[in-house]
Amino acid sequence: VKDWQALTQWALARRAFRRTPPRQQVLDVFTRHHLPMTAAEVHRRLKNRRINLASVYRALSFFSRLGVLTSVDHVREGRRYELSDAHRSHHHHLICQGCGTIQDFEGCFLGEFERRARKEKRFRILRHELRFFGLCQACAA
Amino acid sequence: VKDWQALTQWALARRAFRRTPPRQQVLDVFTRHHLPMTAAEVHRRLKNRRINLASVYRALSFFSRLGVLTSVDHVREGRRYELSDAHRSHHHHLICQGCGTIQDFEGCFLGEFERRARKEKRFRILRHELRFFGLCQACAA
DNA sequence: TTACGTGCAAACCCTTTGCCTTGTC
DNA sequence: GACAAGGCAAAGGGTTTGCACGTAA
Repeated sequence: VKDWQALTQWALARRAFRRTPPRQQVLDVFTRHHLPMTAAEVHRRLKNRRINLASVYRALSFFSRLGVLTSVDHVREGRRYELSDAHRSHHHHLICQGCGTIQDFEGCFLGEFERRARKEKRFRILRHELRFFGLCQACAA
Repeated sequence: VKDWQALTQWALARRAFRRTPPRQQVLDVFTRHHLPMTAAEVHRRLKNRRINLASVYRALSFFSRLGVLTSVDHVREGRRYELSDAHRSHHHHLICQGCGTIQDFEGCFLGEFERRARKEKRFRILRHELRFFGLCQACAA
């Protein structure tokens, strides 16, 4: 994202936006490191560590609203729990971006999933997120 | 999970565990409501609202260690950001349960995914998580 | 010059913990 | 009657916000 011009869309909606060292450097961190990072991690990697952590938070939400950054974890307000697979059937979740409700969805295949979601639940999928948890090479040894 | 007997495994490892109203009621909430809930949401749904929120937190981690409950969202320490798809290629993540590192993984099919993860990244998948984000029937209207 | 953005510090919210009491086994 | 578990309140850690100053445009 070297072209700040591309951000104009949102700039028009608001009055203007400014290209400042904190914002520039936060963006630099993301172009240098391709992995999801927390505010603290981004801050740790800034060229100029004098930049305030609060400014990093503000830059993150700034770029998120612009669509340049996305939050990997869209669940708000704390960790959520549910009964584990051992005590109920394996399933996934349909998370509504409108109202935030989470409903269960049984089954496990991707293409079929999207079809069934549309037909059975009338759920319109805008994007999906697939995560694997396990052990990397180093940790498995 | 009506049978507290099933929890004995862990009970043996530790000294013992007790069947108390707070734990019972927290579990009741999960058997009544099949959706991921935060501590606050669980608390809100307790029969007896006099039960302390801290006790709910303790019950949640208690049942998690027992394997009765699982945390839907395994990301620790705050929200993580990364460049959005518009600014880089579509990809998923491999999250190591050992060291917590997150590495990118290009591509998008489930079965093939697991094979490639094992071969290309030497990543041993223990479990996966698939999430869809979109609009439910009500919100799409 | 204007008003957006930053730094700083306090405020907030969710979660955890210490300590004493309660109540299960 | 022991000791695990709960209630209460304070502490902790991440995130947000108010305010005055600095600075990009």
